[in-house]
Amino acid sequence: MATIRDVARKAGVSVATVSYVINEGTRAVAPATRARVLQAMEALNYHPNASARQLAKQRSGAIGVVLAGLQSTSNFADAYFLGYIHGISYAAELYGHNVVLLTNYQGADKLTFLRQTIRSRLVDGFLLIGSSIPDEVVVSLHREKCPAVLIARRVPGHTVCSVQQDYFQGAYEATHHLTERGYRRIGFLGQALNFSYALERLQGYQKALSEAGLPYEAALVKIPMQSRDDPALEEVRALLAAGADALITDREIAVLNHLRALGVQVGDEVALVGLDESEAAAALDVPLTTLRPPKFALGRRAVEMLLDLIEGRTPEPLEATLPMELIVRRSSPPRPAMH
Amino acid sequence: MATIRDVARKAGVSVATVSYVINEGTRAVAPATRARVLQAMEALNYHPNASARQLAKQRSGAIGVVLAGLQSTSNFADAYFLGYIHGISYAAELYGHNVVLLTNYQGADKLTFLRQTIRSRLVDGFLLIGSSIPDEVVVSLHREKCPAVLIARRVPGHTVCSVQQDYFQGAYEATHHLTERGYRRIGFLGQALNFSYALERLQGYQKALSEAGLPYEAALVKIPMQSRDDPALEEVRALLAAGADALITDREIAVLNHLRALGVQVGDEVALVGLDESEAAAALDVPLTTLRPPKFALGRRAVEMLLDLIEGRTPEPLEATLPMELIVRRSSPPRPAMH
DNA sequence: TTGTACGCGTTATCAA
DNA sequence: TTGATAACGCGTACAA
Repeated sequence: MATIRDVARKAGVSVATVSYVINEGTRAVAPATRARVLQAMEALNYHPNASARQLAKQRSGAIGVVLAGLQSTSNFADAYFLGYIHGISYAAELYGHNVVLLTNYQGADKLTFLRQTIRSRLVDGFLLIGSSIPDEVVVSLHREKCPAVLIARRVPGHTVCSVQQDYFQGAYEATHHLTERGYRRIGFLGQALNFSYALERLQGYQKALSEAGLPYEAALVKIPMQSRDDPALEEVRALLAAGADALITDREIAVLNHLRALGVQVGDEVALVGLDESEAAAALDVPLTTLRPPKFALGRRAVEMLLDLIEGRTPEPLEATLPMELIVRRSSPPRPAMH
Repeated sequence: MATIRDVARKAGVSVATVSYVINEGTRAVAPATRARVLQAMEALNYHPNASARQLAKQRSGAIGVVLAGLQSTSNFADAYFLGYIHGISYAAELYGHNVVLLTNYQGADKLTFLRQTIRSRLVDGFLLIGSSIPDEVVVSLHREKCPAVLIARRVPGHTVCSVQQDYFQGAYEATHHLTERGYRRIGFLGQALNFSYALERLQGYQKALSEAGLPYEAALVKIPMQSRDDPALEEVRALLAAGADALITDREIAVLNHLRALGVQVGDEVALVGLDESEAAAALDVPLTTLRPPKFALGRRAVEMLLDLIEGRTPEPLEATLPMELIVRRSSPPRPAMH
């Protein structure tokens, strides 16, 4: 394999000059010299050795993507993180970086694993997707000035670089959409408020209600005291009994099934809007109106922030929030004039 | 940052000795020396520089995963390749390699892009998922002895390393499942035979029929002359008219919709088995019996074959085929005794 | 059993 | 504008 020295010899210049030709802009090179060098590179089919460049630069030029369920397999089953990866790989290429997938199936201690990865300069920084890296680990990395950006997550009490969808705006849009379409009794099935996004959603819902001049009715809101997976059938039944003509929930599939089990025609009798776009939402026999998280944009933004950190700049803002988009489908038609 | 020299100095040995301690097994090191070295590494919080290792080894220790729609976005929308990635990342970690995502959104010439990537030693070899890299490019790489393994694909007329699901066995299992459950008139909706898998599926179907003592009836088989996306409603209607009590197809969602449009109760009146597991198959209101491609296993096997190639071994066999698994769901119940 | 020296590309320095 | 050189950090063939 041809080396930079071979090229230099062939072009009759020094290795430095060849290097400055390769790395345009570092030092001016006379056009004639430059042409000779390029020609020599071509003739020798020369390609700079990536490892040598990384070594000399003290940079790997790579971004490490740490997948949520580091050692579990579950995250590969549902593809929630694919959209992020798309944005990440797109932006990484745009800015001349590579993307390395970091897994830890072996289950090594997470902090040790990440520290080792960054210290060995395998990657220049991390993108942490999802929630499987404990807060303490994130905080430790942050303290050690390890470049890292959290995706779809924050660490309460610490200002760690992160990108996140706008839960407040999303719930607001969803609710607003329903009030605009004539719904008056909008039920809300939320999560326990120990996660910040649960509260933000509730507040978005409240704001849209009050803007529409609708009262906030406790009977129309179901929020569990403790985190749970899906809402219970009973909760849905109670909302219907309270006269709900529409439901908003982040567990749209489960609620849809509950509604079916209760014999309710979704869309015709009761509108349903999902806050947490499940991939299947569009393919169901009643396509669901849902929020779409801006995953591509989040991934892209996360890369930009990470590159800022890597280059020693401070991203602005440190915690980025991007708006969600409401995808209107058949589960929330304009409300018939009377019921 | 501590270097290998610092460690050597601290431990009172040469850098070579430190290196041989790090790379266990390369050369024997006296236990006492070894202990001193390890202690020095610990004390200095030393981590070998990945780039320097790669450079010295003339190996990147990384596998490049070339995603199908290199510059399109579509592949990120449907997650068909995620299962492969899972198997790939699992096996890569197992064998001490990294996974680099290779995209080419910018749309550089594919062959140039791949050649450059391999020659720069950014990765030691490629895994090519899906079909967006043209056959000629694959053949060129193969001729240039570039380590590469095709996933879910072959190049007709050339023996390029590849892994693939067993379409024949899959269609056989699917058909056999139906004959065993008492179905006698099994309709087959296939693809144009210019793709090898289309023929293999048809043959699997035929074998299962003949094993069950059922005749092959042309009226029960719909194969278009030219490739098309989804089967037409008319094709489904014709199969029903021919008395089909079950349907087998690789476009299960489309056929399901057609059956619905024709007012047929899937499962109760006509069984439906899919050959090309769509992610949604399980979530539908009539969960579909489908084949599950062994994506994890294929990804893993592909890595093993690629590492063989990288190490100069010859994978055996060069074209690997892994069995599919039939997931029985509600769309193919045991057939009622009479119709 | 251990040490020495070389190779890779970038970049800073000094000289021409 | 260009050249010469050294350092960066590791693995490993070869010498001792």
